[in-house]
Amino acid sequence: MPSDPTIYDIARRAGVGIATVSRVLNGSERVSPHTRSTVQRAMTDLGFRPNRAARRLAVRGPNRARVAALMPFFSANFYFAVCEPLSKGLAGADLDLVLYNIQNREDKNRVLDRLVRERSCEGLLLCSMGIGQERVAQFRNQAVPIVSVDFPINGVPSVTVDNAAGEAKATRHLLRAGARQVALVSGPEAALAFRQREEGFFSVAGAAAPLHRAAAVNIEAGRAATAALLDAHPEIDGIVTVNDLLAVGALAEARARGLQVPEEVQIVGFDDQQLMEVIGMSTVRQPMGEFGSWAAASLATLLARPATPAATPTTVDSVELPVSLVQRATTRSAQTQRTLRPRP
Amino acid sequence: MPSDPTIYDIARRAGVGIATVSRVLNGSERVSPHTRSTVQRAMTDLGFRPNRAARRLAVRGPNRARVAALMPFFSANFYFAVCEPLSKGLAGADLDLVLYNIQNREDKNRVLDRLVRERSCEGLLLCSMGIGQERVAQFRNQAVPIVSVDFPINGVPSVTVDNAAGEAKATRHLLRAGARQVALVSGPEAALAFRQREEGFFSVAGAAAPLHRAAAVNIEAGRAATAALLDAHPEIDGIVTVNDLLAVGALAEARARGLQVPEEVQIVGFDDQQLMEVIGMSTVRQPMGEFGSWAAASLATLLARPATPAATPTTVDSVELPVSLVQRATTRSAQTQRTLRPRP
DNA sequence: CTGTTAGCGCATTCAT
DNA sequence: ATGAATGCGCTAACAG
Repeated sequence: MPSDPTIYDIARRAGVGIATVSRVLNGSERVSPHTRSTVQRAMTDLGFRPNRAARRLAVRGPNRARVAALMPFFSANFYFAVCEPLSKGLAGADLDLVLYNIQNREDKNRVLDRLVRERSCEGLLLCSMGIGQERVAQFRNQAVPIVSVDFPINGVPSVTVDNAAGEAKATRHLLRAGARQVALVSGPEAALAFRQREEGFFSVAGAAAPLHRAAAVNIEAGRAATAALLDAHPEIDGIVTVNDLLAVGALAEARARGLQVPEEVQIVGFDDQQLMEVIGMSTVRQPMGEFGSWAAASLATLLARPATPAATPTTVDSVELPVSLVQRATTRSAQTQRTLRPRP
Repeated sequence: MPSDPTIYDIARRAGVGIATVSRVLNGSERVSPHTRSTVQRAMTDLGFRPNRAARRLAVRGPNRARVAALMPFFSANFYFAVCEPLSKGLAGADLDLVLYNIQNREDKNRVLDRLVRERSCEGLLLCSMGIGQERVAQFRNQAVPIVSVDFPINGVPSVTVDNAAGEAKATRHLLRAGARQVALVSGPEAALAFRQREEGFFSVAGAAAPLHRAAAVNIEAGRAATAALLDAHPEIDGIVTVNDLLAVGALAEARARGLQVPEEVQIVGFDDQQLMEVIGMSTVRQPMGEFGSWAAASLATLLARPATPAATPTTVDSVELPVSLVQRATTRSAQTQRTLRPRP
């Protein structure tokens, strides 16, 4: 496989000097129209693409740092919610945001391999995914700071929430509001946050409580999971889920079966994503936006040039943000007996 | 302002050769522990950061093309919907996606200036925003292909929908379903798509129909706009909006006033974003995902190296995707008289 | 208008 | 184990 053509190649083919090629490349006026078109022709013929590394080296362009953000977009709202403040914050710190959509382990390894091999980023942001210590070491050796969002990683600063506590709180609420049999609609096993929420659920519901894992994080999957649960355990009167969309699916299924919500069955989501208020969904609110802004701020700190030589290396600490239960129309109030209708 | 320290600087300070510095930089085993720490010390002292352009030039790293995507995230769902397939498609074509959050004209010009000045991208994606012909020429001169999403631009391929036709269709439907007085809730004037939808609305509602522009694209703003409209024109019985979130706001306001929807007032949104089906919102569906995949595919084509030299320059054509009216619970059916209740 | 030359900062043989 | 020399592809004077 022949290497990419350089300005030398196109200069030769066009019968001119490399400076002339450089000139047309940079839109200089000091080139005769004829020469210019000849050169352009040679460029398109050879499929020439300037080597930006060479150019930036020559022009001593700013060494703008890039942060590679790896995210599995399995739950649209969550990732968008972190992306927005993230991109804003990074831009403010003069950092470029390169987005990588990671759908599975192969994707992740391929991208990470490339990142270290080609040294294509100066900062790394992992979202909802872990990496081994060898990986961490690789990046550390290259002085590429890492921050993690929604996933604790040894030796890497991260921003997380107490998923187990959040789900436990939700489950406890259902019970206090009179639920006799609670069940959990979870998501794909791969997600750590989901597993932690499962833990939280079982810690208060008891290990024997029914669980069903939806195949995906969307309404349809949530509905299917709920149907399976209800078929197997008709006595279920409380459904806690690991995600709002799954909760919406649960709500749809419950209604399709003629079950009154929250009178006959209560439902709780997780995230408090957009429109949950409109739908009246009770849910565990997670400060998704802060995930993004924390990540941006942390990366900015870590990537800041030491103002003065011999400055001590900067560090950032992991933080755990609080979650809160938002009670709306799909749950009853804790003090109320199930015979009352809490809805106004 | 002193320029960044290079390996020469740190070599001198550590009293070693640049090759040694390079070695510790790359984690080579062939360095004595003592020398290594000396060098590392010098590096942190000087705040050394390797110049990646130089490195990539030296190792002849792959010249992976990057596409800069500029988007104003004023409507979360829309942009996320295009981002997802976009990132997937680009990754498949071995292209990097660099995201720029553009909030206003200054942002846009600053980013575009940088992009051309530093030649920091090989492909450009404009979303919901226009640029002047001088700009187009700048990028063309640098052989940076441009594609546009949701905004027609002279001389650049774009993917759009017929906003006017879509909104006209929605408006017409309300009228046929018996609406006597329709009004429009629009969004910030800056967005072309919104202006086009306004046009479509007025083309069937008549120039005298009431209009109110919400300050932002969210539920609250939609609600406020609707309130203003209803206060000024109590006879309004049909509200068409330029966006689903605004429609949700309209719905909230209508209900707050005790107006029956769709019996007393019909409402239509635009986009058909996530959860609109659950909410039962009638809306004009726009194929947002296809916007993203079209952009990725087009950029991939435009940036593809000609397989064989002297290939003809590739081109892509603009496309206009179809929109369709999705009738749900916030509108009545066209054939029905307003005295009937279309809801099952 | 156009060709020649000299770096840009780093990795990499080669020597030592 | 370490240093000197060479080249990566391109831009920018400097000549002509």
